[in-house]
Formats: sequence, C-alpha cells, structure tokens
Amino acid sequence: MSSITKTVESASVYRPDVIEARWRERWEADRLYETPDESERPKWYSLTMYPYPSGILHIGHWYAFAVPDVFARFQRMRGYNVLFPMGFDAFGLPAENAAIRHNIHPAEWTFDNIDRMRAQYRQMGAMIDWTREVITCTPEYYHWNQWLFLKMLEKGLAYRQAGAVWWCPKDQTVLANEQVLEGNICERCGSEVIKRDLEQWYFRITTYVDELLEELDHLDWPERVKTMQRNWIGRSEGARLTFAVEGGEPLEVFTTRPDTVWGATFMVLAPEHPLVGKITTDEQRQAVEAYVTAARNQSEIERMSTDAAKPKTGVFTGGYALNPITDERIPIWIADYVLMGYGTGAIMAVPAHDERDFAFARAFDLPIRVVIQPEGEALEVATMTEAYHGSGVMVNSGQFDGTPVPESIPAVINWLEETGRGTAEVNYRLRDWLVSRQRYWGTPIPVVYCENCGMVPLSIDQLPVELPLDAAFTPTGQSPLVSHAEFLNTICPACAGPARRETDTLDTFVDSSWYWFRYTSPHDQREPFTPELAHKWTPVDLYCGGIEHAILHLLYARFITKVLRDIGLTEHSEPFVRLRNQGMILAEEGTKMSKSRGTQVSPDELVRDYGADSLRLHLMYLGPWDQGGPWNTRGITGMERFIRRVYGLVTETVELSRSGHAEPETARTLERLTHRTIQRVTTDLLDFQFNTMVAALIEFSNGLIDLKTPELMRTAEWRAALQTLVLLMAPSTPYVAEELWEQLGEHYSVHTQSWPAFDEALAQDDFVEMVIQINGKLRDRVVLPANASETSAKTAIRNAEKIAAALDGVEIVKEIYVPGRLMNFVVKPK
RNA sequence: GCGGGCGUGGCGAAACGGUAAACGCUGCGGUCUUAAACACCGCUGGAGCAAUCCUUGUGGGUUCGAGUCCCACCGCCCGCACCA
Repeated sequence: MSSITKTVESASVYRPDVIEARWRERWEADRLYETPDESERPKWYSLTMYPYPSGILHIGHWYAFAVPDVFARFQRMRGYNVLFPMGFDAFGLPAENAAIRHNIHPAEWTFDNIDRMRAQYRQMGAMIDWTREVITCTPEYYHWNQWLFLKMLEKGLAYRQAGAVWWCPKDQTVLANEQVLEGNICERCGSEVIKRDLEQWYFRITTYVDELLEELDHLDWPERVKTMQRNWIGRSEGARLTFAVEGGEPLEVFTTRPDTVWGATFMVLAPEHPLVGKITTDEQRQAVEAYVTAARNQSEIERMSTDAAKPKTGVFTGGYALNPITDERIPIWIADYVLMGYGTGAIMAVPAHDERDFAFARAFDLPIRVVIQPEGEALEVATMTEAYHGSGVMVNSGQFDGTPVPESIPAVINWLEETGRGTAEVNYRLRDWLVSRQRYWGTPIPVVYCENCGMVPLSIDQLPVELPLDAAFTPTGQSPLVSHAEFLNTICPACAGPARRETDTLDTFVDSSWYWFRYTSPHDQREPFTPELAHKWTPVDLYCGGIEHAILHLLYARFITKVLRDIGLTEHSEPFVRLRNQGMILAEEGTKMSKSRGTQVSPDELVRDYGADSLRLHLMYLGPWDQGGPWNTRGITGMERFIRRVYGLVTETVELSRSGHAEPETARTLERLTHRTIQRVTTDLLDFQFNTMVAALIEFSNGLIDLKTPELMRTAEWRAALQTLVLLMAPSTPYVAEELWEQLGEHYSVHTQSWPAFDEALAQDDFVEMVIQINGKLRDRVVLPANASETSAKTAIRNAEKIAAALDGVEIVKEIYVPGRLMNFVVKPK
C-alpha cells in the first residue's frame, strides 16, 4: 500500500532534489555546456566577474551569477554560440591571513575553497563551460602575468620609482594603507609605523589617460560607472605658471583659474615638496621641520579627512616669491591641504576666490584681494565670510579689467602664452598604478638584482618564475620569500654573477586585468592566449558584476587591453562592450548582510528546502536586478508554488490520451496568451527586466489554469501552449524545464531548442476595453472590437448609458480619442 | 560641498503622458483532511450600507489628462571629496 502511494507520488509530485541531481549528472555526462570555438552561429561572449575563492558562495554570488546565467541561456536559445566561462581570482591577502591564523598553506586553503565553490556553481545549474576554467594562482596562469610584465618593461610601461610607503620597523615590512590603524599603529604587531621611501614598481597607465577618458563616451555602460571613471581620471584644464623665488630655484604651479593670478597674495607648498628645505630660512627651520614630520606621519585617512570644517594648518617658510604678473613680493608657506600628488605640489593662493585659500588666509592673517567682482555688487575684503567663485568681471587686473568670467580664462591663457609668462596645461588626478606588493601569495615579479648589473629582467624563455610552495609560513607577518634562500639567491641572466630575486609580487588586480582573454584559449602554452581565438570571441559582449569594481578593476582592464593591443595580441581597444551591474542583496531588515550578526542567507539551505530553480526565480523576482534590495525568505514559496502548478499542468496533461482540437474561440485565447507571453518574456529579458519576465510566466500559467478542462487538456493546442511555457521557462528554471520537456515527450535537451518566436498581431486582443472620461475623470468603460473604426467606436461610446446621461444638455468643448484606449470629453457644465 | 539615484498598499514591486497598485508575499474567510502540512477557491490601499469619493513624500506649473514632464522644497540612499 505505502509503496504504491510512493510510486504515484514520485511521478506527479514536484521533487526538486531528485530532478536537479538527475539532470545535472546527465548534462555533465553529455557535456551539454561545452562551447565549441568553431560554429556557424554568431558568437556571444557573456562574462561575469569571477569570484575570490573565499570559501563559500553566499546569496550575493547567486544573485550576481544565476541571473546572468539566465541571460546566457536565453542567448543560446536565440541562436548564439555562447561563451559563458568561469574562474577564480585566487591570489590575495585572505589566503595569507588564513595561513597565518590556521597554519594551513595558502594554496591548500585556496584549492579547498575552489572545490567547494565549484560544486555550488554546479548546484545553481549554471551553464558554465568548466573545461575553460582559469585559476589565477596556478603557474599556468601567472606565467603570463610575468610575460606581460616583461613586455611592459620593454615598452617603458613598467618602471621602478621611490615613493613614500608605510613601514613597520618591528615586522620589517611595508603595510597597505588599510593595515595602518588609527594613531599609526601596525595592525599586526601594534607598534608605531613610519613612512619610508622605498622603490616600488609602477605601470604607466597615465600614458593612456586621454584614450581612457574619451572612449568612455562610446561604451554601453551604466552612466554612473562612466561618471565615476571620469571623476577618477579627473581631467582639468588650466595653465602652468612660474614664480621666481628670492635667492632660490623658481616654483612651478598649476592653476585652473589663471585669470585670478592678480589676486595671488601668497604661495603654499605641500610639506613633501622637494624645494621646502632650500626655501626655508634658518629662523623658520625648526617650525617647518616639525610640521613636515607631523604631516608625513599622518595617516591617509586623517589627511584626507572628510571634515570640510577641519581647521587649516601650516607654517611660514620665511621665503618669498614674486608674483610673475604683478611683481609683488608674496610669502611662501607650507600646508598639508596642498597635496604633493596633484599638479606640481605647489599652488598660488588666491584667497578671495578659493575657499581653501580663503580659510588659510583668515587663519594666518594673510592678505586677500578681490579680482573678480560679481555684477551689481561690490565685495569688500573686510566683510567677506567666504571665497567668491561665481560669475562676474575681472577687476584689479590691469588691461583685463572688465573681462567677464567664463571668457576670462582662455583670454588670460592666450596672453600668458603670447608673452611667454605661462603655458596652457591639462592636469589629471589619475596616477600611475603601483603594482608591487610585499606579499607572498601573488605573482613573483620576474626581475633580479645583480651587484654588477643592477636590476636585470629575466628573459621570456626563463618564465615562469614559480612561487615556491615550500616556503616556511610562520605567523611573523613577513613574506616568506625574503627568507627563502633557494628562491632568493640566483644568478644574473646578464653576467652570470650572484643575484637576488625580486621578492615583491604583483597586485592581484593585474591578474584580473586580462583573465577573460585566457578563457578563449586556457591551455595555450606558448602565449597568454591564442590571438586567433581571442579575436573570434573578444571583446566581451556583456560583462556583469558589482558596482564596487566601477573604478579600479574596470579601469585597469581597459588599460591592459590597450597595452595588449599595442603589443599586437589583439585589435580592439575596449574590452567590455556592455556592462551591467547588479544591486546588492541586503539582510531582511535592510542592512548589509553580516556574518557576525548572523544575518547571512545560505543558498545551500534554500536549495535543499526549495530547489535551485525556485531560488533562481526568487532572486529574479525580488525586484529590478540593478537595484538589489532586502532579502525576503518567505517570498520564495510563491516561486515554488508557481513551479508546482506548472509541474501539475504537465503531469496531468501527459496522463491523458491525446484527441482532437480546441474550440476556435478557446484556441484563439490560447494563441493570444502564448504569443503575448513570448513577446513579454523576450523583451523583458533583452531589457534585463527579470522581475517582470517572471511575472509574465506566472500570468501565463494562471491563464492556462483558468482555461483548463479535461477536454481541452487532450488537444494539440493545449500541448503547444504548454510546450511554449516550458521553453520560456528553460533559461530561468533549467532543471524543471528539462524534466517537463521530457515528460511532454520532446527531444532532449530543452536547452538546445530554439527560442519561440512571436507574432505581434496574434498577441493582440480581439476586444478592447476603452476608458471613457469626462473632463479627465473616469466615467465608464466600454468593450469594443479591437478593429472597430473610429466612427463606430464613438457611436458606441456616446450611446453608453452613463455617458449619454452625462453628456445630455452640456456643451462639448473638445473630444480626445485614443484608439483602443480611451476617450475623453471636455465639457462645459450648463 | 560636488556628482548620481530614489520616494507608489502591511511588504517586494508593476504601470509607451491615457483604467494607479499587474505579479508575488503576508493576512483574513472557506474547501479538502481525524488533525496538520500541501493543495485549491474567495477577499485583501482608504472612507462609505450603497451610488460614489479619496489615494503615488510636500507645494506649485504645463496638459483634455501627470506616479510619469517642468520648478521649488522635504526625506532617504550611493559615489567622490582640501584635486588648486
């Protein structure tokens, strides 16, 4: 008895655990998701940002990955040869921290995590071609980071330079800014850290700055991301001026407001400015040196403080410069509000028209002179409470007096150039990319230091420089490479004398700056990737990922693509044609999900309880994908119910024998419902509107349930509608769609079928309900044939009971007729 | 401060300038069940017995007609931030 019940149940009850395991195995055995390089079909490269192998896929990973998977599947059914690869961004600090904390090797920790996460992606039902997997911490991958580094070195795009970095005297190591705690305390050992000048490796991204800025205009990316990149690049136009210094070398400044130079009443240098020592007089030396030391040891966070009201600090150097236009003698100060990293590290201060200079002048009682007067107003220095930077005309500026503000800037620049007093200049905020890291778990930089020859790059055929895995990993906070004698000591490729290897490794952003090329030929042993294959697949047609990578990753990826182009490996300049960002999934109460507060959601549990298909639907249904929002566990039951209802429709149908055709009217209803749904689902998917796409699927199934009768369920028309529903569900719910496709007796696999086409005419209603308004207020509704003529529609509307009564005896001023939608009578009441 | 976005039922949300609240969740009532779960049916923005009226953060404007367009304000979120 019980066994019979069970058999009946297993055939007609939706069991995601059984279905999903079964089809997953079948797909893998059949290599259903392997992408051939050769195909008649047009290519589509759908890329999702690869994850860091932190150990477990959380719900955010599902959101970021399952939804683009739906799109990739949709594109496959639409006839594209779709490349949808996956890999792991496997170098980085967390692996080293795990090693220090748990005494487990970073490699072991990383590969264990990858195994777990790969299994989770399989569970998701993602259409990943795993034969193309890329793991960046393998020599097969980082070999090509080293290759790229050597090529860039050769082209002058990689260089070494001294720069100030945080240094912990106890740990004898460089620290990242994030590792310096408030009060300049080392995160690892608690001792006080200092700034030190160390040689670091840089990539010359500034070479490409104009291209990086200009090409943004042509990318199909969210405007927000493009704006962030533009701000980061920070182009500003202005002029360079030279100020003579009494008894010293001249000072160069950059200014965006050369038209205010007549108001420059003092100068300010960054504390790190190289000329500070020479300019400073003996009387001021002690004060200046104290200020420089203090500024130098301020943490970046303090220095870049968000507090706009932060009081200005600074010290007079004792030196004087000459204003090159007015020949006035003006004092030279130093202050930390002037940054060495921007412009020349020195400014001409125009306190009347710059709020920072104004605050500084007020704090130290320095002279202020108005050189821009707003029209119809007269600024008085004595009564000014803030700098003025609005419109107006130039005053106190010699022959330029009376020049209005926007034109004043080019006018003055022209004059400066003609008279040889200055030059037009464009400045950027973007700095070169510091790529060296004093860390173990990264790509070794392939150069050596020889006592005779200095720095010597390895040759291409000496690559890869393998990261030694037997490094002693003790929790000292030091990179094991420094104390790994076998790695460290080598011979010079130039003179064969003794040499030391570079122990710095490359920033992991280097790994992610070209990884999508590697997917196109992941096993190439001669080149980073095979140019013909890369040419076939790239650029990426659709790149999906988080907004947190809006600047660094995406900018570096664009930069390296241009470098690869100039090396001759690829032809295009921009890597990602289209970019879409998912929003962030928050905890139910609307805050960030957090492990410590236990507000994280485990996809594994949800899959166990509801199945991957329901979870995929639920993620799409939460709201617009780019918006994200609070998680809600209860809602997933609605998706489970929907799947069950469709499952029931199919299992009930296939139990019945087939016979006959539907009544013409019902057949038409089915046809309309079908075509309308295909249309909605197709356009919503193309627009990335996954939430309304799911709503359309649900409405289709609700419509079928309303029509359902035992007779209808035997007909060909009914089956055709069900088939279409299953096809439309295939991208979203790959498992149950495959199961139902089989139950309908169709040929495996649903995922290799063509996407259904729609006919807009067939999607139209035969009858429409028109809204009748009087003076814009809804008064009645009238159902009319969709193809009714304007005359017959108007007649029917006027004859409608409520309308006829309302129009009786009033003057109609105007009639607005919108075919198939609405009619509005504008009337004058009598 | 600068830049961008957003304010719609109890909740997530829909809505080419044209019926506001599709679809789902929750809740309530019912059917099935010994019971529960599942499932199914009905109701679910507010007021009113009803006809009907009101409702998209606030105030104004454009329009025959505004959630949608324009202006001002309030509130929230996200970037960037002493960049000369």
